[in-house]
Amino acid sequence: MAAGQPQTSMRSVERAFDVIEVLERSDTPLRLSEVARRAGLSPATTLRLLGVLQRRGFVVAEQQAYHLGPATLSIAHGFLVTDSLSRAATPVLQELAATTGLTATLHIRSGLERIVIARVDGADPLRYQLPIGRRLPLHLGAGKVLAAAMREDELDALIASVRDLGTVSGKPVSEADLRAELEQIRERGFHFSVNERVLGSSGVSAPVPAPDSHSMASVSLSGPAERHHEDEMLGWVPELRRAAAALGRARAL
Amino acid sequence: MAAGQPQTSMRSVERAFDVIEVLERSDTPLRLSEVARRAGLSPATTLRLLGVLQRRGFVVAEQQAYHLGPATLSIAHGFLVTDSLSRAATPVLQELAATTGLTATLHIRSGLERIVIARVDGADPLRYQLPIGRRLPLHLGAGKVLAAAMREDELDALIASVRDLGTVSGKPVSEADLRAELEQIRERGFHFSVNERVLGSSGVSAPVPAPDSHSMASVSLSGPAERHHEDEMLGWVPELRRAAAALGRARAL
DNA sequence: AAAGACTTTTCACTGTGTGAAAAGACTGGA
DNA sequence: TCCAGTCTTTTCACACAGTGAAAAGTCTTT
Repeated sequence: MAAGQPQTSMRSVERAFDVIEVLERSDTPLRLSEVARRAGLSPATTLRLLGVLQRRGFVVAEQQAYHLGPATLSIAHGFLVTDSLSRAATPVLQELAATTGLTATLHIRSGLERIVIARVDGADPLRYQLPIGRRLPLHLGAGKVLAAAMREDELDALIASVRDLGTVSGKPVSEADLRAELEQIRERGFHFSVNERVLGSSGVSAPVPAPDSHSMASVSLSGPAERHHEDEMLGWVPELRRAAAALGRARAL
Repeated sequence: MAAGQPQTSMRSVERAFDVIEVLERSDTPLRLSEVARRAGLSPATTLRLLGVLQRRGFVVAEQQAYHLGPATLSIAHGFLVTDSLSRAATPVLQELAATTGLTATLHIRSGLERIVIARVDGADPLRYQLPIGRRLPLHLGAGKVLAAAMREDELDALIASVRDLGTVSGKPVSEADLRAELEQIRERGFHFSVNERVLGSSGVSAPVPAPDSHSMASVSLSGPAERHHEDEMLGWVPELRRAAAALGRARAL
């Protein structure tokens, strides 16, 4: 099997991605010393790494500051055209959005986070910005159907990595609460949420069948909470399930 | 200045990106042995690199085959929200597309290629697929305004790297032809093309003012050649120039 | 004009990254 | 069913790639 986790660490490669991650998580360009500080590396090493990344187009240096470069778009494009799930997503999400009037989103788990893979806006676009590629938490909103599929040890790691499990509305959530809710999701096969990650937003999510929990995906419908109440949302669950099944089939090919 | 090119090579990091590039250029998932072959690496090394990339989410292993993973989308998102040019692009391109009815595209140079950064479709969408992130050549179509801004030695490298300078319509182009055309572009400040990179397509392109030729960008208008003739296209040059200037200003901030 | 902070280069050491080869899985053909 | 060939994964000993401290060179601020 191809999923082995070789212990050999490749320190320098690992560090290159630490640098990329630092730049990804910053919304402004960073100077060398700042990148070094945030990545926990020496300035000399950081400079060398940034040099390679720059020559490859993954980093651009403007004046005195570094930020991500256009080569990042190229590999994203490469992912979108190869990945069977992404390729199947657009029509399925479009139909969901059309029949429900809600925004349809596809997430995929990546490590202890989820990433927005595709999205089709409904009648009330929530859009602030094109969210494709955004990293979002697994313990809130649609993330929960992904968390529900995690192995025990992974879930432990997730909970350990999150400071506060509470929702954006201020409702506190204990570890036990979360575990109970995940159990419920496993039984029901979907999740309904209001004011969990985004204030004033509600949604339903269902898991997309996957070979392993690492590459778990989810489809969701969401919209403004005051206009779409729980009963309406729950009414869309069959539609959602159908879409999830369709995506699961597409993925298997 | 921050643009130094440290000689220290960082072989393993370089190789990691070789692997990524191999996966990017393949439209199907690849097996370990195939990745190793194309990247020119030993299977052992390739396996180790793929292991790191996989843990980071940049590579996904499905069954026996590797392809790019969702983390690629995340860093692309990071690029789009940080890069001043990308952020300024959407409204400018939208206006161009609206007033001309043509498709408006923004490219940026990356090494010896260009990458599609943003695009707004006109009345006759040429779209086959979302092209954002696509790597395209510098010696055809809109690429020429970028090539025209290159340093001599870079241009030499470009010409050396391209097997056949000819257009898609079969028209042969000598090195001298190309150099002459680039000189003309430098004088005129724009480029008109028909049947260069895409058969049946014509367009005009103008350079976006940039501090250095490495991060040169270009804006273009394009559409079906039989519906938009040379004189119409040339008529849009002032509009195009205005857009290019606006983008140049946005970039300076 | 001088101090301070940041970037870049240099250098000697050490542990990371390396590929060959062995061991272990698959795969398909007979 | 077994065997041969091909692919994946692990092991290992060696060499040199990657490292950070410190020096040298910049830019910035007062």
